[in-house]
Amino acid sequence: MAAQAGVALKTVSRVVNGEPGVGPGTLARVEQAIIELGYRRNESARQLRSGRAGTLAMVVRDIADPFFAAIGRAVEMTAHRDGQVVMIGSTHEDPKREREVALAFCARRPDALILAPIADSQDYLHPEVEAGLPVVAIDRPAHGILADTVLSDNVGGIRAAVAHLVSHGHRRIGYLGDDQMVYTARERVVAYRAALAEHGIAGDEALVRLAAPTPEGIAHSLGDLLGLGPVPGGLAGAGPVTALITANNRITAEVLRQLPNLPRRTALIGFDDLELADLLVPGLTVIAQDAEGIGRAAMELLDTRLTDPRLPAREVRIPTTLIIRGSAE
Amino acid sequence: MAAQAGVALKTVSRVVNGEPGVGPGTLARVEQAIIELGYRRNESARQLRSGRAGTLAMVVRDIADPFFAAIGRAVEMTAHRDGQVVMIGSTHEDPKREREVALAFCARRPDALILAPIADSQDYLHPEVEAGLPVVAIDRPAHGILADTVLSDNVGGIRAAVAHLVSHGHRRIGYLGDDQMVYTARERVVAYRAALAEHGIAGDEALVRLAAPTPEGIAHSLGDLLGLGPVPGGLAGAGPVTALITANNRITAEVLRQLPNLPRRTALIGFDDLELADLLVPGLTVIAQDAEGIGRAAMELLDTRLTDPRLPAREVRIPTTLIIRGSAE
DNA sequence: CTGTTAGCGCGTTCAA
DNA sequence: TTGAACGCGCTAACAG
Repeated sequence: MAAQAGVALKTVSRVVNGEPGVGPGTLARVEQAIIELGYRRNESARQLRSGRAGTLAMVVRDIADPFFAAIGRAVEMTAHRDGQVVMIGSTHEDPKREREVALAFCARRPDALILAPIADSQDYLHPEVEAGLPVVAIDRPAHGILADTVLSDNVGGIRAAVAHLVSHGHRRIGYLGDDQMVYTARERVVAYRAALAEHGIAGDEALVRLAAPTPEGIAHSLGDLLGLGPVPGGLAGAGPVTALITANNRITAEVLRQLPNLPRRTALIGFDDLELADLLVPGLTVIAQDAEGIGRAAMELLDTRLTDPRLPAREVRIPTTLIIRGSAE
Repeated sequence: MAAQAGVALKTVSRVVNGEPGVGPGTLARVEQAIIELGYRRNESARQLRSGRAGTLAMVVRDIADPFFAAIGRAVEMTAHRDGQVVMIGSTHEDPKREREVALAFCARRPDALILAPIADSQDYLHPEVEAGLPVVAIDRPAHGILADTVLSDNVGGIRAAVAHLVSHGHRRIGYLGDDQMVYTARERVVAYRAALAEHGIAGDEALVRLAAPTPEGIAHSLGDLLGLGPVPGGLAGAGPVTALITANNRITAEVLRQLPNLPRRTALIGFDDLELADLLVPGLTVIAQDAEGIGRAAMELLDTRLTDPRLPAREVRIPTTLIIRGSAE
């Protein structure tokens, strides 16, 4: 310890923390010693003693997914401004891994946890929440614990997409959605059905495909909806769809890869923006989520909860934007 | 403390760590108490005592940049396997911020630091390195400290790109590079000149533009190189380029946005792969970096250094891949 | 203005 | 098989 350099322990602490009450002579001596010994305060020890961590934990599906990477970026920006650092980890859609990663983070006693839930329940976090850990769920709600929630306005996004297609004369609008285990997938397909009804279009479940996006599955669905290949029934009378909504970026990307091989030009709107989407011909019209807004909203919820830890669970919806680029005319 | 539930302090420690030497009766009682009280071991306190952190720090230009996000993903996968968590932060190309973020991480005493340098020197890390912190520089070398380094094979990538263009008959190959302050930008343009020479093509510096990528700057450069607009001199005699190499993804994206507005079809190869690059028409031929390989190599360097901390500084080059999609015929 | 004492939650050492 | 004491590096609460 730098106390070797003249003075006593606590004085070093004072200098390091910029506390008042240190004589100019001692201050200079201590600073000198700090430089010479390359002293750096140990934040872990400080945390152990003082209680505050200066650390935020964030668990998402995949830190390389552009959506979550953008949320992480916004969170890190705010955290850095407040002098906090961010621990981040991926679940890779594995409930067991969500639990492992979240608990590994909690063992470091972060100030808060931001979590994109994938497991059915987050009750494994009960002791932590009970002990005062603020949790914010993003993208999907958490279950089994008290947590604030930040979600995209899935309903508004789908409504805008359907309205746009209808205004361009489309009435047979197909829908490729994800596995209904996924919360957002459920919200979105419900919104699709409701939006059709709003425009007086009778829903035709033969136009709706809901499954985890595999290339084969999507090829099959596209063949059906566009009226190619062997039609298993249902579409024969009404004819193929003229427009398609793809309910997340994985589905959209796969459809884009397969569409050029298909004869008919079909209108397309994807949920989630994609890099270079404006450079496709025609440009891809998308429902864009506001990742930065989600990240910032999460930080704001944490901020207010810091002020009053006994707040009830709150839910924030972040607006989506329909970006019109031409693929849905 | 769970010692309330029958036994004494140390026994709890033994149970939590799975150490032998606990009677079955006490073990059951302690486990019961652990569940009831929701006890979780405090990893920070453990670290303070034992020295090992179980934490990795990673500082990159931007965690939302697909290249660094993919590296982070690979790092996090390996770290999780080894029971470590990852702190991550962005420099946003600000040397001051690099220093702030890196030192904030170091204050938490991580087991290692992975850093994409942006400042001219990392000598601010001298005390940490002296104290035994292993540092791995990625994307660019570090300066002023001992650090292992993982770099992409920029030279090989550019050579392959030039060879591909030459084999398709191109001899007037333009080059849009980044600001020469950037290490990779310097390596790449040198490789471009060398590759041309290998093919017996006299370099023409009028075909080379090196500047931070702004839309205006790139529009200006494109106008020059493609023989449009007012030619300030130099190109008049030799005519426009027939092919273009764009030296990073930001330049590539901006060129792609502007190219459709230009009359001539120009061959194009970009450094860095882009999402949806295969869906453009024609598909974009790129020099792809192996982000996952970079992340894994960094972790391997750390692993070996853990075994022998007194290793000299090592440098690893990760191969790049020319992905041919049609834009460079 | 400066120093002393105590203890954050844990693991290590040694004794019971 | 179990426990008491000590210290990791730091800060809070008091002295001097």
